[in-house]
Order: sequence, then C-alpha cells, then structure tokens
Amino acid sequence: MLSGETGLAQGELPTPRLYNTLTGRVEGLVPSDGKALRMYACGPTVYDYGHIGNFRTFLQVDVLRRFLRLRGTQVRHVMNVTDVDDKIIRNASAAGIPIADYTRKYEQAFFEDLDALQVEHPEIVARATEHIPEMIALIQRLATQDIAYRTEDGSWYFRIARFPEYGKLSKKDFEGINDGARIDLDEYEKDSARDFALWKAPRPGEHRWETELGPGRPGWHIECSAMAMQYLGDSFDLHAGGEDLMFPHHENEIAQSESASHRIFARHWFHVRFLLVENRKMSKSEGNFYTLRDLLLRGYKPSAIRMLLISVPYRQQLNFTFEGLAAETVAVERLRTFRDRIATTNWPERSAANGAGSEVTAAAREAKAGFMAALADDLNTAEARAAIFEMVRFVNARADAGQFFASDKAEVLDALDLFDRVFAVLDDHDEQWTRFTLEWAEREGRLDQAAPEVRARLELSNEQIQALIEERNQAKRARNFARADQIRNDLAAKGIALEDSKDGVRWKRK
RNA sequence: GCACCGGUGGCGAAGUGGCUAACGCGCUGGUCUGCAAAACCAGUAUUCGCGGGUUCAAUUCCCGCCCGGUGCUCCA
Repeated sequence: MLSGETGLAQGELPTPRLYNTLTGRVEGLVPSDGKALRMYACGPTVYDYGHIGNFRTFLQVDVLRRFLRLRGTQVRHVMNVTDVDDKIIRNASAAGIPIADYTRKYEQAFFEDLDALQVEHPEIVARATEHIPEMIALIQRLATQDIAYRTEDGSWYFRIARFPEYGKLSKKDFEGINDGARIDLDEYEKDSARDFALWKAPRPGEHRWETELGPGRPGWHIECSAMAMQYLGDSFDLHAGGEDLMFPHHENEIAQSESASHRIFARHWFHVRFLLVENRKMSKSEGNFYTLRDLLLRGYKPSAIRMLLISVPYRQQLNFTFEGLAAETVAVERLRTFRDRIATTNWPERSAANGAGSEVTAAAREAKAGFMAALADDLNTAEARAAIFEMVRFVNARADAGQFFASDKAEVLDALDLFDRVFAVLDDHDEQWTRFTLEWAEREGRLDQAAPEVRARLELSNEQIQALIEERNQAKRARNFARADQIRNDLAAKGIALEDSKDGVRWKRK
C-alpha cells in the first residue's frame, strides 16, 4: 500500500517525530482527531517589511506543513496577522493615516515575500482587527471567573495568581518572584506586576474600539488565544512560533486559554531558533539587519535564500552569511542542472548485453526513503538533503559511465519531485521575483539600493540572448573561436552563463 | 546576575560511547572540451572550544572554564 504521494510503502514511512517545547521531548505528531492536523502559527505584525529572521520561522513552518501533507496528513493551519499594536498605532499616527491604511501595504508585502520564497499560505489567515468580538468574549469568560479584572483606567488584566501552572512552557518558576520588585509607571493598579494586559484603555486620540468592556484595543496575547480557539477549538494539535515568543507570549496564551476552557490549549509546541548574521545577532545597530527585499535587490535569488534558511534544522542556531548564500545558489543550480539532464537526455534502453541490475533505480528509492526518514526525525532537513545529494552524485557517475537507462528515469525524477515537494527550489521563479522586486523598488524610490549587476542581468531579453547564442554557434562552426568567445564573455559580463553540451547550448542567469 | 541552548574541516553544517566523522560550498590535481562551463574522479578535519574525570573505549557521558546565542523587557 502506498501512502500519500510519496510512492513509498507505508512501512518505509516512519511517523513524524518533533521536539515539543512543552514536554522537552521529541514526540510523535499525528492529528488528534484522526483527520486533520490543527495548527496555529504566530504570524507577522505588519508594521514594516519582513526580515530574514522572520522568514526563517515561516519557512520552517512551511517545511513542517509540506512534509505532513506529503505524507498524506491533512493540515488545518491558522495564522494571525497582527494589524493593531502599539507600534502600528504610533507609526500610523505619525503618518497621519488610519491604521488600516498603514498596515495594508505591509500585509500585502508580507504575502508577496512568502510567495517569492514559495511558502504555502495557511488555510486560514486571521486579522486581529477582524476578531475583536471573539477577544471580548474570551475576556468576558475570564472575567466571570474573576481571572480577568478591570483597573481604574479601564484596562483589563489577567490575574496570574489564578493560574498555578504559569511558566510550564518556558520552564520558569515564578514562586520566588517578588511582585513589589518591579515598578512600571505605565500601568495602573495591577494586582501583581506579572499580570499582563488583556485589553488596553485608549490614550487620548488613539485608535479605539467601543466594546462591552469599554473603549480600547486588545492586548497582543489575547489576539492569538481568541483566534486559535475560534478556528481550531479549545484544544488543538500544534502551536508554532519563533523562540522568543515562548515567553511571555505563548505562556500567556496558555494561561488565558486554559483558564477559560479548562482544557489543554495546544498539545505540541514548535519553536524555531533565531539565526545569526555573519556570526552576530541580527540587529539594526549591528548593521546586519536584512529584509528579504534587501537581499533580492543585491542580486541573491529567492531559491538560494529559501535553501539556506531551510537547510539548517530549525532547532539549530543557523549562521546566515553571504558566503553561505552564494554556496546555496550553486547547490540549487546543481540540482536544477541534474534534473534537466535526467529529464532531457535520450537515455539508452537497457539490454541483456549491458547488465540486468538496476542500481540507479535502487539508489533513487533509497534516497526517497532516507529523505522521508530524516524529515520524520524532528525535521532534520540537513540529513534529508544529504540523502538527495548522495543520489545526485551516484546517478551522475552512473550516467557518465553509460550505466543510466531509460527505465531508471522515472524513479530518479520521482525522488527529485519528492525532495522538491518540501524544499521547493527546483522550479525557477527567481527571475520573476527579482524583476518584481526591482519594480517595487522603482515605485518606492529605492532603486539606488539595487546592485547595478542585478539590473544588467535582466536587461537582455531571452530573444536577444538566443540571437547571440545563434551567432556564436555559427562562429563556432566557422571555427572563429575568437568571435565565439567574445560573445560568451560579453554575456558573462551581464551575468548570463553559457554551457555547451551535446544537446546544444544551455544558458542561465547567474 | 540567574535559567536554557550551542561551540565539529577554509565556510555552512549532520552525526555517534567503539566501523574509513555525512552532505553542500570552496580549494588543488585529473577526465571531458577548440577553450570554457556542466558533470565525474582523486585529494583536502590523525580530529570534533579548553582543562579535568568516568569507561576497556569519548567528539559523543559528568564537572569546571572560555566563547556565542536566547529568555528574565517589545522582538521571528
């Protein structure tokens, strides 16, 4: 029996195992309702363009959902968009526009960036501003139990003293903490310094909602609890986010949700580690802070960025470097070249004379099994891709030795397809997104941030390139190698690389 | 300061109480090519931050130290 679309027998597909922050162990991950895996992932706060650290998290969640789907597991994935928070209110107010006008642009940019990186969209995207009633209802549920309380200024807080398990996710012990130790001048009459805001009273002139709890805006934590429970129920399978969200955000979500429902909120917690950039923490003050668009304007390809951000397992602190980006560009290119070679070459038919074994087909099957096993083992993407690269080297060698036959083709292409169902780098959308980003930069008056060679690379049309290649072919036939090399060099200077092969000339934009 | 995570070749990294320490990139030499490119082959860590300890055996376990990161405060 085959499972999902992997072409592998059920026995070759181990159950996915994933580290669970809550229990501190690697545990099996299967839908608790036997149908679809219900997962919630903290989404972006749309006040600016996303940076590569943001995208590492979204990319790793994408790997998880792609892998589950590949195995045949349905996924019900909810992601929030935080389109109201202090920063948004401040920035929109400074720009003199309504917050919705301010956030719209960044929300759109966020989804464009996901598309550039081939990140699948969640089944459900939930905007905070469209779920105020659900948040109010949840706070009211807490208020009836006296777990939520109102302060003099009209804000509502969560009474942490009423949730003894507080700290169970981040493994913090709050017993010894002295409430009086911290004084927050910004807050009014909280019962305990640790108590966090559920609903914030408005400051004069601020954007506000008029509700049964009074005027104001939601706290950040209640947003995720309310929307997760709205779409996934009180209790669901998995909750994901960056490691920094573990405390206080996720801890607070647990406290609110479990206090209201008296049920386990999320069974499995998935946290993606921060990355380093050039061995340092990424920050604006370090000067190593990059948005996706920064990198595209510098000429790096979305596929290489995806490959780099995905290749280091999510629990490792990946060191993002430009050298690494260049390396992944080459690695992706090698895989594309390989697939192209397998797909387009006229392979010989196997005959009795050239042996009966099917080493290539066997290697491809082994690669598939190794790939799936590595991902099932806590999403070990490094090992998974190693399985594929081993196959590539082996198959290339057999092909060079004349030991690749037409009958091997399907299995090898199938292994590549399996790989790409998760890694999603083989189909070349790079040029399209680089062009898109250049157009955006032009509209935004940021064209000066684009590297000159990026523009040069896109200057020549495919037709112009083809014409030059044809001219070079004629020069070669006339054994005018000087002219032929001149054309090749000119194209190389514009980032167009030519490769001669038995089946004609291949070219690509570097 | 307290808590947690990590330190493996030139770079990014996988992994394990004991087989030749994956894989990608880079570099060197070779095959192929008019020359390149692509592809392949060979070489490229006697060694896994440092110092102790446990063990027949440690990169893998324990202790200490150094370094990096995260949380304790908005942060993917």
